[in-house]
Amino acid sequence: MRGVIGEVEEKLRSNEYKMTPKREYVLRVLLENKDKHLSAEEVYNLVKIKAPDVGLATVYRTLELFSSFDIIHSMDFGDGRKRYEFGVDNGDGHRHHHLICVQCGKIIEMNEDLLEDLEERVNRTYNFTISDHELKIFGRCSECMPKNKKE
Amino acid sequence: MRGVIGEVEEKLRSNEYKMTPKREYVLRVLLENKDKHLSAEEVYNLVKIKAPDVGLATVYRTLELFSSFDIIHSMDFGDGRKRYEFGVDNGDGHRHHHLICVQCGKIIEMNEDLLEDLEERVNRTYNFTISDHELKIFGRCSECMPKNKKE
DNA sequence: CTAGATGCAAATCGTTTGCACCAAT
DNA sequence: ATTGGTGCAAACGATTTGCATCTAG
Repeated sequence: MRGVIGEVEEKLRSNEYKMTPKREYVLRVLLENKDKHLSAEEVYNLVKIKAPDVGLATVYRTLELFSSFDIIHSMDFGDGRKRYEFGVDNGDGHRHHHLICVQCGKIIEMNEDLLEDLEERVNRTYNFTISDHELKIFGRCSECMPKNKKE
Repeated sequence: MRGVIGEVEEKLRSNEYKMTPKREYVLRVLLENKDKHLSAEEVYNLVKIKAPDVGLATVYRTLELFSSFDIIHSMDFGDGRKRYEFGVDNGDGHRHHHLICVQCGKIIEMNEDLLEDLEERVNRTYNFTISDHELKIFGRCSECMPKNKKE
């Protein structure tokens, strides 16, 4: 994990940006919560535990900075605020799909890529060069949809 | 097209809501712009041409009302505002996928459903009961991606 | 020293809400 | 009359920005 921070630092440095302590805290929070999808305010609150003097604006600016370098990825699940995740760009586009439970709000991440043939088809049919995609699937998770309950 | 308005009126009426002139203008604007994805403010501006005394709040309230009856569908393309389209719910979930050109901002609509087998798989693998899904594909449209230009 | 980084508060922007008034049953 | 519909302005919540200060190279 330490390596990741170094990589990010290098990425910033090579573009005249600094890896400051505050920025490192933001990054750590994102790294330690890879599975979650934190909002700016949630990141802010977690960073404040370690750096109580941090400002919300700094968190926003840092998230924006990281986003612009594709270090993290922002998304929205329709709740009016952006959410961030440490983004694994594997080179040929982002591959994170989310199952969003409309009942309990849980978000399940599906990391497998299931859209390859679809991309092919879109490319050909619409002459559209895909760089990324985002798939949100709404429904009910297993806990919210008991076997014996229909809807 | 006149029939659609009647249908909507009926849908509202059967739930104790009225199809008022203002609401009809909002609906008409959406109908006349099926291919576009208008924001609340854009709808407002178009409605104002016919009904200059309309208020923005009414437009928001009407859009919310129509959404709650699945007459229209709201979505967001990451530009910080909700966008609305006259929604064709074919009964087994919504099927609108969008190709979003990251260069010119054009939004191409794909109405075919390409995700049926994916849904099957998700249902089985994650025990997740799908009610809807939303797929956004980012990239460059044919006009913004000349054959001889690589990226 | 100089430019970027930061905190704070004010500003912004899309959207929502409270309230008084209007319209239709 | 009663209930829902509407305009206006104020309220809101997430995000951004202006500015003075701080800090690292």
